[in-house]
Amino acid sequence: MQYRPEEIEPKWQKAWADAEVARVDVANPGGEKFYMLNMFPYPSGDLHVGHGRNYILGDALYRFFRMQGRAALNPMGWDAFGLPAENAAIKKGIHPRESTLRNIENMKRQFGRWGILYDWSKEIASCHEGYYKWNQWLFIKLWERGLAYRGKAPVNWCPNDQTVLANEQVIDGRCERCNALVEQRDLEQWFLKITDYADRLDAGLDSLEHWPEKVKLMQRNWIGRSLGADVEFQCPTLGKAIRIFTTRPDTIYGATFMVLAPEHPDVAALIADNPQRAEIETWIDSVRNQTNLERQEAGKEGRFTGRTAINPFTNQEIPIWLGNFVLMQYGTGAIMAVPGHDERDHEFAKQYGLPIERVVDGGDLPYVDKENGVAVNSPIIDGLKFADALPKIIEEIERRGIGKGMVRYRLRDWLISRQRYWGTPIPMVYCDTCGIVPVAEDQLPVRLPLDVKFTGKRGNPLAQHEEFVNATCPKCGGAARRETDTMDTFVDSSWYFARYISARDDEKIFDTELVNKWLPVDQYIGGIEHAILHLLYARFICRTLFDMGLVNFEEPFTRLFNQGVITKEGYKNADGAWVALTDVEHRDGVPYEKGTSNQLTAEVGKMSKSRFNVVPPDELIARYGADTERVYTLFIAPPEKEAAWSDEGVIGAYRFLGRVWHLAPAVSAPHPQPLSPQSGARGDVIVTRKMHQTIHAVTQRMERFEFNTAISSLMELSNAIGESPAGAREAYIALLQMLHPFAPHITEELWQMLGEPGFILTSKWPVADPALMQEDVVTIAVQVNGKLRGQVDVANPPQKDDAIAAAKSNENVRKWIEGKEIVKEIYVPSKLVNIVVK
RNA sequence: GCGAAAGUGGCGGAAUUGGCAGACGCGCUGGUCUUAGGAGCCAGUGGCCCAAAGCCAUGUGGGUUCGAGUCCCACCUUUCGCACCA
Repeated sequence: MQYRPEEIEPKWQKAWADAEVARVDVANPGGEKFYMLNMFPYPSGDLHVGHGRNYILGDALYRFFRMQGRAALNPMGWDAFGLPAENAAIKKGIHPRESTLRNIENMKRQFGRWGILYDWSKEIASCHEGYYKWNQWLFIKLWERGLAYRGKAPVNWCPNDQTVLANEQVIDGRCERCNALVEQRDLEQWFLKITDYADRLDAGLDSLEHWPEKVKLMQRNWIGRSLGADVEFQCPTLGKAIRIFTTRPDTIYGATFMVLAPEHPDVAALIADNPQRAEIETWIDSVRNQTNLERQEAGKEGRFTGRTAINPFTNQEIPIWLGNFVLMQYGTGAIMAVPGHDERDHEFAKQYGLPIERVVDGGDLPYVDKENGVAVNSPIIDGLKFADALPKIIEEIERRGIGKGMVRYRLRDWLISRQRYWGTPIPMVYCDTCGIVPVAEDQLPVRLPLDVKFTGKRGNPLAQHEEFVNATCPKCGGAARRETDTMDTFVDSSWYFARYISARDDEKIFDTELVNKWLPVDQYIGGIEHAILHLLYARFICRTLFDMGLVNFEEPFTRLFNQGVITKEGYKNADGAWVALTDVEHRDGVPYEKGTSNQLTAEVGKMSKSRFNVVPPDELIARYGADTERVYTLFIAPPEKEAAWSDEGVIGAYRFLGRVWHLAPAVSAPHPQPLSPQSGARGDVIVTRKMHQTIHAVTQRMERFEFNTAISSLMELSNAIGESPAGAREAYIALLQMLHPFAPHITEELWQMLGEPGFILTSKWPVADPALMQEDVVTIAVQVNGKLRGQVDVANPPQKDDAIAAAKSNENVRKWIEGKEIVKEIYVPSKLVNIVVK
């Protein structure tokens, strides 16, 4: 009988759906609680095999845990708001809501074809008012606690998407989504005060034992905690002090000048009487309009203000400069420059001929060996190393009342307003008498109107919607204007994992008791691209929920697993443009643009539509079935690593499943047990032993996410059964059960064909018997002076003396030890004998 | 520049604590079945050598050890993250 996945797969997909096998009663789950989570996907409309890795991996784990009586909850929802749907509306005239809902339907269909089981009774979509209502409610709670504010700040503006972006969404000075160069603009925007939580977010990383070190490190760098001191330098001509931040207050004796950011608030007063004032102001303006990237490319530039400050430790007058390398957003926007011991200050000092003093010994100018360097000729910290000098100098700064020890963070507040339509409306109104007022709770949600025009012209379509904009003030009842900014979609995804537990609750954001029971999420699966965006925001919002008493945990995700991307070659023409695969033909193995002599270059990269290197799952499933894709996707490489898709490689997985399929009638047939010609052992005994060994190995490998080697173990077991199928029914059934997480359809079908009861999915994962794993005979490697010279078979469990005696009697080994003095005999139990001779 | 991870056949990758390097699969070669094969099945497949024996092989060079892909030191390469953060 032929293996026909196209007949088997839809049948079981329907059976699982009809039986609602994935559905979980959150109030009364039964079994051990286990909460699994895939990332909240944006409904882009079409999944490809590159996406498959994330979801197939999650489904395999879900089925494995479930067969072990562990897995319980595996929900899926949609991060449904966002720019792409709105941009499509402008381009194609389809309403974002319509295209989003259609995309969701298609992706659900595709998940189904992969055989992925989600508990759809808990499905959520952020564009649904039943969801975004609570987004708005949460925003108001944050506002009430002083964690949401409207403020003017230099912000990132994407000219292409016509909206502002959070710092986290700017990659190398470009928009994360559309790659346009981001501009700096001073705008009034809504922010969430994530900086209030910087210390807790940093400290909490230590408790995340089961997170990849890489992600923790990225978050640590992004938060950018540094310990140092704020110090005030008096400026007599200004009649006030200027405050600086430094991590090296121990080098303050070497501070020979001061540099302020061009945007520093004291700059105007400092240059008021400067004869070059006009030129300096022009320069400040030009710097102000540059992005950080452009500033860096321009090199170090500065202007002397004409004023001086007093170094409080040397009492020297030091010049105050302005510098393009000093950032207003970090610290106090002013630094003390120590060109003797800071590379950057050194460069600036040399460029402008400023004095350079050396106050620490250790390393070449300007480098300092922080561990071993000692302060010299510095009264308070003379001869001390950095670790001892730092607390001492801070103590002195505090004693003199000119500053204090300070911890500063690189993290800045989270800019969440977007001047776009397709998002959660920020639930605030502007009243001429009462100011900024939140919408009353019983008036939520502030509905996103559907009847707007997508012109693509400047400005948010919501601002043109009079009915939406005109509101009454919740406080005084007078006429007011509604906020037309919508929220960053990362707000939607910062708490969604808790909503699954109360997906249909209209009364509250979620049921605290149930959420405390199920969360934190036991296992989260997603890509590395969320390392400092979603995962940092979610940790922040979780802490605010904790502070509100809504949850009893501060970290939302206990275990995090980052799967690697799947790559494939794409083809570029001479202009560097990607060429569609249908326009590529190979001649003598060289790629050309079809019908032309234009040679193309192949480049391997992440699967994406723009590179034309995606593999659509529908085609693949039609040819080999979803089980083949699932097995291949997990077999290809360790799941955390990047993996290159190979169209030829898929055939291996297909052959394997075909072999498993064709074994079924053979194992069922009753036969006398043949003897294995090699060892004299009975074939069924060998297969049973292999079965127990495989159960042991596969179970362990599943726990460790080593799916590629788990599958190779299953291939070995299948080969062993193929050698001796008679009487191998028990081993075959164990093989099917262990294969089920990877190839759920074919294993359900074979399970049924063998007459086993119920779903294989709900059967119990096999358990290995260690006694039955033991081999009768072990092969021991024999080395002479560490070089392999032979192998001997010894009865299991082997005795040391027997093994060594057998080793010495081996003909080839004898050749190497004959006539030599045996210095040492090393025995590694059941593995190896090493005879050391002279 | 700083930080992290990784370099193993033609390719993807195996190798619990230092103990037979190359499991499993792709590809390739030969065979078999077939009207046919881009299907299936069987065998072989790190290099040198016809083969055995042997020698050489885990980025490079050292070291520790009876024994190193694995540990230590230096270097090279690649990938990723951060990048004037005071």
